[in-house]
This record gives sequence, C-alpha cells and structure tokens, in this order.
Amino acid sequence: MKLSEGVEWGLHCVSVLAGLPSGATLPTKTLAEYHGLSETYLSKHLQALTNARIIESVPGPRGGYRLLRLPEEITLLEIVEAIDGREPLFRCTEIRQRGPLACEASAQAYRLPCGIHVAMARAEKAWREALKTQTLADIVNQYTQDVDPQQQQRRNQWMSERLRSAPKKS
Amino acid sequence: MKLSEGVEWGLHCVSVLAGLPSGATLPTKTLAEYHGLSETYLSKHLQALTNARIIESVPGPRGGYRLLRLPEEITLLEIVEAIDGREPLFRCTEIRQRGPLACEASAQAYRLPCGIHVAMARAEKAWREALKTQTLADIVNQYTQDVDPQQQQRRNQWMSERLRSAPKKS
DNA sequence: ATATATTGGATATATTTTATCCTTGATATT
DNA sequence: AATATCAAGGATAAAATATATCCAATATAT
Ligand code: FES
Ligand code: FES
Repeated sequence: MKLSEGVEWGLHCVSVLAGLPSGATLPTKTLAEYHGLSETYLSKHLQALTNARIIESVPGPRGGYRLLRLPEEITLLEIVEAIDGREPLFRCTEIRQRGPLACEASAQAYRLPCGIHVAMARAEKAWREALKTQTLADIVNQYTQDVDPQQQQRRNQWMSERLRSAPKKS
Repeated sequence: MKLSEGVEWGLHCVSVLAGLPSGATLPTKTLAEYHGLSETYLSKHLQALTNARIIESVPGPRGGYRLLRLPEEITLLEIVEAIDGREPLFRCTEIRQRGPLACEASAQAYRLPCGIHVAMARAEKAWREALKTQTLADIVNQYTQDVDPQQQQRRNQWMSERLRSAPKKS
C-alpha cells in the first residue's frame, strides 16, 4: 500500500517549473541534477506528466520542459494520477461471488454493490477530494517560503544559469 | 499505488465472524472455503488480525477464530492497517536535501517540513479518517441486507454446520 | 551538418506481493 | 496416555511490480 517513489519526484519537479519565468524551460538533466535523481528514470516520469498534459516538452537544443497550464489550474490529484495511474487503491475482486454457495441463482443479489467495497470506496473518495482541492499554486507558496533568503538567492542563480527560453507552441 | 489483496479477504472474513453467535468460532478452512480462497495464505492474514487484537484464536480440535471485540468497536482502519501495515501511502525521501545546493549550511531550513509532504499527508489523513469513522458494525448491516432471504437462509445453514463453540479465554 | 533534447520501445534488475510448506505447541476427545 | 485437530510462525519459492538503463528515432536551434 504505497505510492510510487516517482510521485515525490514529479511533485517536486513541477513545483520547480512553476517558479520559472513565463515561457522558460528546464531540461531533464537540470531537473535531475537539482534533485539528485537518475536522469533516465526521471525522464520517464516527465513523459507521463507530458502525456497527462500537465507539462509541455520543447525538443531540440535549448529545449526542455515547462508547465502547460497555470499552477492554480493544476491539482495534486492530476499529478499523482499522471505518474501513479488511475486504478483504485482498494481492489475488489468480488470474492463474495467465489464461494461454494455464491454461484447458484444469486446473480440477482450481486447487482447491489458489496458493502465492503462501498465503504472502502468512500474513504478513497475522501483522499482524492483532498488531493483535488489542493493546487500546485498552494504548494509553491509554501515551497518557496521554507527556504531562507540566502539559500533562495543561491537557488535562483543556479536556476537562472540553466534556464532556457523557447517560443510558445501553437 | 494499491492495497494488498489480503485487505479484501480480511474485511470479508471479519464480517462473517461478526455475524456469529457470541463465543462461536470458525476455523481457517471454513473461512477459506466459504470465500474460495487459499487456506494457507488466508491463514497468514488471520494471524495478522490476531496480532492486531481484532480477532482471537482458539487452538485445538473444535477451535478456530472469533472476534475479540464488538463490531461497533472495530474500525475499518484497524483492519486495513493490521493486514497492509501502517506505513504512509506517500513516502517522502527528502529529495529536497539531495541536490548539489541543498547540502551546505541549510540544515536550519529543513527543520520545517516540506510543503509537498504536508499536502500529501493532509490527503492521507482524510483517507484514514474516513476509514476510522466506519466500523465493522456499519458494514455488517449493509452486508447482510444485500442477500435475498432464500440465499441468506442457505448461508446460515451452511455456517451452522461448521460452527464451533469454545469457552471464553481468561 | 551538428549538437542538444524529448519520445518511446526493449530490456534488465530489485523489491514486493502472493503463496506454499513444515515444524512446533496447544487442546479437546477418546 | 494417545490421537486428531487446530493455530503460530519461520523458511522458502514463485509471480508480479516497481525501479532503472539503454538505444534508435525524431525534432530543432545554431
Ligand atoms: S466482494 Fe469485493 S469488497 Fe466485497
Ligand atoms: S522532500 Fe519529500 S516531499 Fe518534499
């Protein structure tokens, strides 16, 4: 019962991208180096975020990734689902239908959903709702507050040395 | 990102045990047969529920398992955590501390929790709360309603043929 | 042309989940 | 006392996922 480690990677990467000037991009290499991550594997997660239309890729020299939408319009749920998938946490395999008694003449009863399944789904909905009501903007606010001024300046310079500018796509 | 399949097994088993007369037990074999599950593997999950003090084991002939507490006093969260563990869904590996910039002189800043970590923990708390506020009694009510009368009677007879009585422990 | 990027498929490795087996100890029954 | 039935728990084994790398293909600024 756990989310893939890539979720933490993805959340941190989009947070960094959210702090960039409009239109600017960062390549995989920079994002991986900044967080101390495997470049090739991070690339997979960035692809997933691209397919989910959360970030956008700019190929070629001076290319990289940038946000496709405003941080206010990107929910944490989208990011989590892009990387970790959309399958439910709780997997109901309908074991109520598997016993020696179940099979016969009770198809009728099984049109009603299993009470256990319903209860677990209720909790899962609460989780998804909580992720849906927090946006990337909410996180970035806290994210940049944490750092002390000196550290933040060093970070900004490090970033600006690696920044790319690229024209907006169609 | 998914819970172990054993969670569904455990929830269904304790629901069955909750419907038994006071003091009565069912052996692993019967629980496995009723749900169409592997007996040896189900045994592992029942052990976990025993260690979590949700159910109780009675060794020896005519032994088996029974609830250790009233269904009203057993939350779904307890059952889920007994089988699937208590580790958080989201694993923060502190990647913010791993980059080339992070290591130096910023230990101060890292005493504050990471904003991403906090946001994910908030959603997780919503999930746990939703599981905590639903008890086994809530489920059993729905569980037994689903079955039509004829089916329910067949089920009751099947169970009563396999029921065990055993004295309460100290 | 060339160098820098992403894309996506193929593949390898590590870890976790699922499952079985077997020995030990407890306890009703005979 | 002997026997049969049951859970407990350790040691593996097998299967499924998660993690990670590599490479050929494509796009594009210079
Ligand atoms: S049958 Fe799947 S949760 Fe009840
Ligand atoms: S460092 Fe782990 S979530 Fe930010």
